[in-house]
Amino acid sequence: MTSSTPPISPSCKLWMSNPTAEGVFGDGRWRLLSAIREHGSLQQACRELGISYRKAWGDLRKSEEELGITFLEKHRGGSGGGNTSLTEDGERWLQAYTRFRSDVERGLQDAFNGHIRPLLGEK
Amino acid sequence: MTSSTPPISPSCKLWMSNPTAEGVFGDGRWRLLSAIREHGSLQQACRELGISYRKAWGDLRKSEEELGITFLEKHRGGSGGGNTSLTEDGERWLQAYTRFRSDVERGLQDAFNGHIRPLLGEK
DNA sequence: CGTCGTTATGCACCCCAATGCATAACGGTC
DNA sequence: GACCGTTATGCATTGGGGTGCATAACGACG
Repeated sequence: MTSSTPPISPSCKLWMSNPTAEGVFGDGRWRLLSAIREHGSLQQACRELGISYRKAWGDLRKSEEELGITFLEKHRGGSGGGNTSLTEDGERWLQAYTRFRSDVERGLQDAFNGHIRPLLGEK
Repeated sequence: MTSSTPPISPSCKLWMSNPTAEGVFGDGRWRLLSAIREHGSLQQACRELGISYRKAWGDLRKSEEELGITFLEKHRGGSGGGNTSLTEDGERWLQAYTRFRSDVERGLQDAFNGHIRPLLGEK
């Protein structure tokens, strides 16, 4: 054990597109869905993630419109001012994307260990 | 064969970092190395890729400095005005990253087919 | 009904990464 | 030794995504 793991690590950003729109859904909006699910409101989710409500709102709107899937149930007014939760479709989508991303991440690490790390080992 | 493959596809952007610098090397610089290898000059590579020489030059400089690896051999003056080619290390690095990226891309497609595509099939 | 915090939306502004000059050094070729 | 196209580098400009208001509608609850 003379050498620790090299202090260099890979990252990736994922998204998907259809022919008419680039970036129909990706990591950013996935994080949003996840935070909404956890906190029950878009406002709170944004605060948590440190992004502007203005943008988040527009992004999610676009995704729903471009994918033709409704994954949010929004309510305004009422006790607490309102709330947002995931629909059945939204829940399914979130879980599928989570597994999707997890798999890719694993592959990323493997590929890094297999191809890049050897190069750094003995310089 | 009533339905063709859904016209939605995944993409990813890769890069790697060390604790002191985010984005030590990634897809952009990889494309640069590849184009330099093909065209023999940084200038030409930039024209081909449609990015500014100014930025490309600075980026590659940073990578070499932050990774502590010299993958370019630059020559100015001479017939043709000058040229840039890959060192041995540069060549190795390029090939390793190419395989690395190829593996990740394959994993990406698999994960997409495995987790996302089923969701789109029957909506 | 007034209050409160949310969803909803337009618009002005801002920040910074990328671009675009400008300029210099270099060295084969003719 | 003039010319040409490249590498090399500082600095001014910009373009567009993100932020920051401002404002309205909403509705349960006290």
